[in-house]
Amino acid sequence: MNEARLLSLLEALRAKGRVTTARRALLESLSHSDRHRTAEDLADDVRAAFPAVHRATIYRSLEALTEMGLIEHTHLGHGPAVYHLAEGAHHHLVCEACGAVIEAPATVFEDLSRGLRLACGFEVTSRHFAVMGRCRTCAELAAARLTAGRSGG
Amino acid sequence: MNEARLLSLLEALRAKGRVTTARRALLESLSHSDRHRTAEDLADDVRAAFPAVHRATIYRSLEALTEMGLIEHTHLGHGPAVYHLAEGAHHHLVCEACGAVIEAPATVFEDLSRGLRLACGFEVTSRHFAVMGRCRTCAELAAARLTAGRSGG
DNA sequence: GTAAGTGCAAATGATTTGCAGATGT
DNA sequence: ACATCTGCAAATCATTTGCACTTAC
Repeated sequence: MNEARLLSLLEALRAKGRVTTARRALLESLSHSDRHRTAEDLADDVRAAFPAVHRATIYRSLEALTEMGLIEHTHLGHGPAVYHLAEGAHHHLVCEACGAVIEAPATVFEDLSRGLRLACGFEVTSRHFAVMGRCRTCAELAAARLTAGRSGG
Repeated sequence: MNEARLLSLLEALRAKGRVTTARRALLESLSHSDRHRTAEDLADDVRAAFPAVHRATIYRSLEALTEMGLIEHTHLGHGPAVYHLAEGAHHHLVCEACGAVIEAPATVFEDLSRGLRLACGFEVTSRHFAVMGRCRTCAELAAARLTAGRSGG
């Protein structure tokens, strides 16, 4: 979805390590969708174009790209880790009712960071973390159900 | 560390399900230390007293106690999930330098919850989540190192 | 040419599951 | 008595590792 970004990522990759099929394909896959993808998703994606790429290589490449600062990952609740390009801080609101993953407004988390620094000297470094809860739709649904239950006895 | 709490937990357990050796031992272990324990830690602990209790039973019991609302768990970064008694909201600040797990002041997270509700209608339900960063000590150390590096050329 | 990267298969760590038998209420 | 729990072993899911071979630079 962003050819220019992909090119600059490849440039950064070349500056910090070797450009290989697996790494190029991973960056391409990650820059073509702004979803949060699991290693398995990415493996499928890469293998569609290059069937020879092994799952282990996916994991090793993801680790390498992470060390180079090109990508990042988060642990959303139980399942596998999700990866995405390192494009500045953003945080995940995970709806436990419908599974939606919402990008949270940055400002709210800036306040959190400032609050923690003031309160206990803790410096937040993770630029990605997940908060579980209910999205607006599911929250309203739950509220409606409660009301119905109350009137129904 | 809190016999009264343990008794009330067992009472709550009896009200919602069966009181078994594994469940009792788990609650006892969890109420005797306020650490965050992995399932494996707890298994060791329980098996010290009751060697016959199987690992699978630990997981099933933890799941059951969670459904009853008596305990909760969080995923701290990579490793296994950590469990603790459900004693009101508290959040984890994990220092990625020294591994310390700090209990965060509740107020900061109340602000976060309110902010998310106002900004996008998201209702935070998880009463436990982890934020990665650097504790005061490690943050100061890192700052000092930066300063030293600058003067050192 | 050479170190870095890869394929493969097998190991690991955490957690889950099917089923037959034991146990709490 | 009867559903609920448990023990066991094996399955599963996500990820890692050792080693010989290949490739990017």
